[in-house]
Amino acid sequence: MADTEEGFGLPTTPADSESKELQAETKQDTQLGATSKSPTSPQAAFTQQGMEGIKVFLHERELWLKFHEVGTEMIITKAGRRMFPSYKVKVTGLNPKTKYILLMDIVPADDHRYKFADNKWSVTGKAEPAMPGRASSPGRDVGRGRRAVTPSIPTGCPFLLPVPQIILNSMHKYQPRLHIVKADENNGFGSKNTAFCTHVFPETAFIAVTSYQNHKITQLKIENNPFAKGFRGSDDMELHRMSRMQSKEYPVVPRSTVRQKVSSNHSPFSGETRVLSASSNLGSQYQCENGVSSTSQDLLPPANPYPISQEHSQIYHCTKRKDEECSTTEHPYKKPYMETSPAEEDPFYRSSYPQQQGLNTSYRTESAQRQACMYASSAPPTDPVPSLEDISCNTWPSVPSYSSCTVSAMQPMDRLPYQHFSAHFTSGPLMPRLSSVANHTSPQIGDTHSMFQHQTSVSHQPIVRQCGPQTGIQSPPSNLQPAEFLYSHGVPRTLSPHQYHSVHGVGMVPEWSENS
DNA sequence: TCTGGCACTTA
DNA sequence: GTAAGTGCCAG
Repeated sequence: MADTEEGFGLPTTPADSESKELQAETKQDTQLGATSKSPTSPQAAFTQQGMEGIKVFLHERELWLKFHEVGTEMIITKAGRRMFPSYKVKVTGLNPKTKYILLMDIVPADDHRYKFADNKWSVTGKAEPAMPGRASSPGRDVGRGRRAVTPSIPTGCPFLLPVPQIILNSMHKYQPRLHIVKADENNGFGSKNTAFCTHVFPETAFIAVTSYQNHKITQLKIENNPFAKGFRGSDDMELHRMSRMQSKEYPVVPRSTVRQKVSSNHSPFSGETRVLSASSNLGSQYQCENGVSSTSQDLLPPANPYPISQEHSQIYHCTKRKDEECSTTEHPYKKPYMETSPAEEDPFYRSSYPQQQGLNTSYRTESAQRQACMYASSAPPTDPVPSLEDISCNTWPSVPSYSSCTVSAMQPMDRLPYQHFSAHFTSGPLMPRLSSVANHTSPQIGDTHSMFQHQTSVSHQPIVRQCGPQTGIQSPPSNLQPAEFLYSHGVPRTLSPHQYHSVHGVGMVPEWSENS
């Protein structure tokens, strides 16, 4: 779904893109919610990689915040369900001469299973093991307790393959992430010193559910999702529902007869308390390679609807210039990540992420490892290419939902470029679980912006797609390569990495909206 | 909890 | 008119 907002207008030429962009950013930051301002790394190598100026903005952040404040829930079904709000980001600061791969994934936010009782979410036990590293076709692999969300297909993307899905567990919390991997000719993907950064928007975290638990979320969905328009205007159903929930305190009112709007303020749920809101660590946090992180309370909702503060601080492992130090106007202060990790400061965080303190070094849990594999994309069962189960994903580093921008020492790919690239991440101590992502190698960037919308819920994203000019790109550069679709493990061998304009989704099929 | 049919909507 | 995306709700 192409984004047509003027705010996403892009410079037409790389030469003046920077200056124009900077001006534009000033106007857009508030609207979009600047979340990442990649600093220039003190590491010369990284600076050479050209990742220092990358910024990522979450589109419709205000809406996300509304949901987040209440406690975002995403419906998951067998057939798959779109996410709402949609995950839409704008990336700026890309080097016009460099090709990038944008990936998106959804990872477990913690190791807990939740329940919704007494109008609040609370931990009810340990999370169930995630699916092994395998993607599924719609309706497949969605066994007991596991459902999927079907990623939406990019507008204009001639995606003829079954929509892949990411399998998620109901009543579990997840965190979408965005990864930007540099993949140009001089530094092909999978090669040594591959630069990448990961961006996490804490406000996009959600709990997967089979039916909405919090009526406030239902109302927000109805009010904001056009497809739910039919439920707007009258809260008869709400009354009906309330009457049921309140033991006939209200009469059961037929939907067709009730037209009186019920103010949310009068909702019996309006007075709900938010557990641990006071101790919530909702600050968006940057994590930089240079050991600097920043936290901004103002970036996030005032209260944490979830029982524990595992709202991952917005952590960015980015290499930035010292003078920027990962800071943005929305991240007024920063602190050394290693010195004051959320896990160390916040007991709830610690309880939520008991094993996250060893960031970048090891998996939190075995379950986390499985989940990492889970998010690694794999081809549909019928696809001849090997699945991730064949990959030593267990050796992947433990990378919670924080973002990272770094030059990771990745081993050159022995096999096909981009194929099984997740396996190569095993050697990169800082490489997140990139497999379950939608990636997108930017075309020859005449544009320094890249916008991608991810609309989906949960599902394995088994397909690596290459969305060319007709894949939802509004004003495709004339020099774009033709669109091609790639299996995550079956990349056409005739293509070199830098020829791609691909969407590798292991988790979601983002809708690309790339302005140029 | 979860499912499938339903009414309603957008595209 | 059709296909597909919504939440509702009885079971």
